[in-house]
Amino acid sequence: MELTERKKKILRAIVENYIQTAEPVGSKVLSAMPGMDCSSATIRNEMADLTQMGLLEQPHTSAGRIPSPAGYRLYVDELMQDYRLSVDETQSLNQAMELKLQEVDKVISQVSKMVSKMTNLPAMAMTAAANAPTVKRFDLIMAGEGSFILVIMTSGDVVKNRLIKLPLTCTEQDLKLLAAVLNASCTDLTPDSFTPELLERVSRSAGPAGALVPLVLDYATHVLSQQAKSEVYVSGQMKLLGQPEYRDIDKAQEVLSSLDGETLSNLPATMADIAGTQILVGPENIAKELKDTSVVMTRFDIGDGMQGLIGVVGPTRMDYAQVTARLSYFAENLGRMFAKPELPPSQGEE
Amino acid sequence: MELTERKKKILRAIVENYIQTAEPVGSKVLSAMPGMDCSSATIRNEMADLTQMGLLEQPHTSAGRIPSPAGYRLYVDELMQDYRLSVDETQSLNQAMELKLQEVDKVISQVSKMVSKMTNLPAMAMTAAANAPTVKRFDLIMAGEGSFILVIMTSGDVVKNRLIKLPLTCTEQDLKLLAAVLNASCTDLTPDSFTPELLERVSRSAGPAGALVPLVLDYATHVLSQQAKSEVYVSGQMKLLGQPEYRDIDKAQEVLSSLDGETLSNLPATMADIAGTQILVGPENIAKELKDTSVVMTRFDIGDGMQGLIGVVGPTRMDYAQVTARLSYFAENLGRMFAKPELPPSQGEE
DNA sequence: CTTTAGCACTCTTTGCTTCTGAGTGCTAAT
DNA sequence: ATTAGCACTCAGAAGCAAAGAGTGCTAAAG
Repeated sequence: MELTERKKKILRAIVENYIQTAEPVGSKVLSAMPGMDCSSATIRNEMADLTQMGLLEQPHTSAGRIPSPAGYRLYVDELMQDYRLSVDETQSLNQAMELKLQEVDKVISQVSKMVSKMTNLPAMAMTAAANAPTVKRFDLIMAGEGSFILVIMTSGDVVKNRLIKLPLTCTEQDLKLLAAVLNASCTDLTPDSFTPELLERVSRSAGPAGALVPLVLDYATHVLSQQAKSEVYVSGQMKLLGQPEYRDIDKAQEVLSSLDGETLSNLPATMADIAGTQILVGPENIAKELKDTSVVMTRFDIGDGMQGLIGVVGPTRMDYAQVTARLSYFAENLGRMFAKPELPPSQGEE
Repeated sequence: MELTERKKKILRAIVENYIQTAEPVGSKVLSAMPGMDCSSATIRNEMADLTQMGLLEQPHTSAGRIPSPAGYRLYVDELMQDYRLSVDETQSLNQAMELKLQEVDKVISQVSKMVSKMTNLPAMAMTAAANAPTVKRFDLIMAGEGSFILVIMTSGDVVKNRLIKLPLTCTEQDLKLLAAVLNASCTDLTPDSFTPELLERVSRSAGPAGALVPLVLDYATHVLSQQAKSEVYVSGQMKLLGQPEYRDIDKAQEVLSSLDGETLSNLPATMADIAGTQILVGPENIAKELKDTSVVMTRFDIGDGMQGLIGVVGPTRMDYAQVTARLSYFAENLGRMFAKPELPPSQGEE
């Protein structure tokens, strides 16, 4: 059967109406719509065709039609019209984006909160390093009271530090020597290269402070692995309850349970594949628990080979156009923000 | 009317049964309980008395009794028996507590997740500084590529850093001088003492690197204010939905909405007053939205004048004994953990 | 004087039936 | 090809009776 223009028009109308009302759409309301120049009977015939083509379904015989997943797919791919952000919206988005100078982690968690707020749906945000991070530079600062500060700068220009108590007495000179040795031998290495042999070699050549080497490399390993690990933040889970399809708590819980870290942590794997915004409708989804929901996500680049992902989860019947527009805007600006940071030049983090 | 031993016994039985079943308790089941050596009729009489005394209530005439808020209060204060953690429980708590060396912030957020998991209820965790933090020490490290790392150690021995691009050329000597000046004039001061005059005086005496002073103090202010601000983490909101009293989504949402930062941020104010574990039953609660719920919270000390608070939110009918025991155990160990950190001596954070 | 058995009464819950209305599919006329 | 008309279906609301749980009170028993 052919998908005529009129059929498309009807499908679009059904999808959009259903998105708004969450109620099955009947032939009568459709025929009453402006621009629909035919009777309800004609529309019924068309709807029967669309149902046969697998684009619509009927909850039960005496109800109107709702879009099937395939129907949504078609709508999203071909029928959906771009949603234009209003001035008000861009303004409040901009306002929300005024993130203070903060650690990447915090920015990400805040972003997930903001996205959730803007879309009124549960949102997730995460980052992942594209290539394994390494240490770019070690610094050891004497801090009095028998302790020193270990400062590590990673390949992503992220700086982390830690106050460590000295297990032995040690002069500033000793620390300087150790730092020099570390910078010579342990930079640009992934954690798995920190072999016991390396460790011993370094400690020997580092003089009195050599005993600190394990502590230092331990922390380095910790920092690097944290850096590599993408942390996932999920916010606004409760927003899901506002959606009529999740008035049933069990359903909501099922969906939300799959958002608890586990499932999402293997998302970054797919991340590289995503170009721009991706919309997963119902059964196409990541996890089987999400088969009745949709996920919309957008990638953005942080620079330094890092990528980020923001997305929302909602009923299949969500306003894709609007959500997509907002996510893209967000992602774009985040990318820009990370690319050329605020003027009093700063980069990396604490 | 007098509160006889038997009345107490009955009240306790009712509370505990109701905690388990979430159903009103009738005279018949009570009389059938082991240790109840009287008929259902007698119990009915006693229950009528307890109701009159305001310790019990009846959802409707033909239902059993449930404890009133006052009844809970009495139970919590006098009747509740300590819940002893089983070996299994302490073990899994210990296991959960094996927090990796991490920032205070992250520990706190993780703690809230753990508490929620252990109690199966929404949990919150937060910290607050008892006295205004100050900078204890500045360090400036040349980092090549025309940038330097600013390292700040605060009064709480927390170390924060930030990579800053140099807006001008500047030698390592210049930075050293600047650090010396800053350490001489700007330590032990709260951010509000960073007046324009101070700023100017310092920049003048700091030689070539004087132009960096605003950047440095800006960041210091940021760090200190972040330190002073207590961040609240709430986890496991969805857990509330597992409780039968919140099957009604609107109710759940109402309660959870009051957990979104705002309400909780003025909790720290009361924090000082809390000794050990505090149980707020229904109407005694912090926010009016919580009038049908209970909050249990425990304070712990982090050292350096910092305090933390962990707590859970749940139905008035929650297992106070168990929750209290778990919270206390948690708090105790957290306190210990912060007091004398892991052996390879470390303290403070990144 | 306290306890208990017995009983009438109340009120929620549950299951059932009926009714209503929205929406369909089909047929016949335009 | 479109449309009007009509019989048919089915979910949801409304109404109702029966069941069951639990109470309060009274009167007898310890």
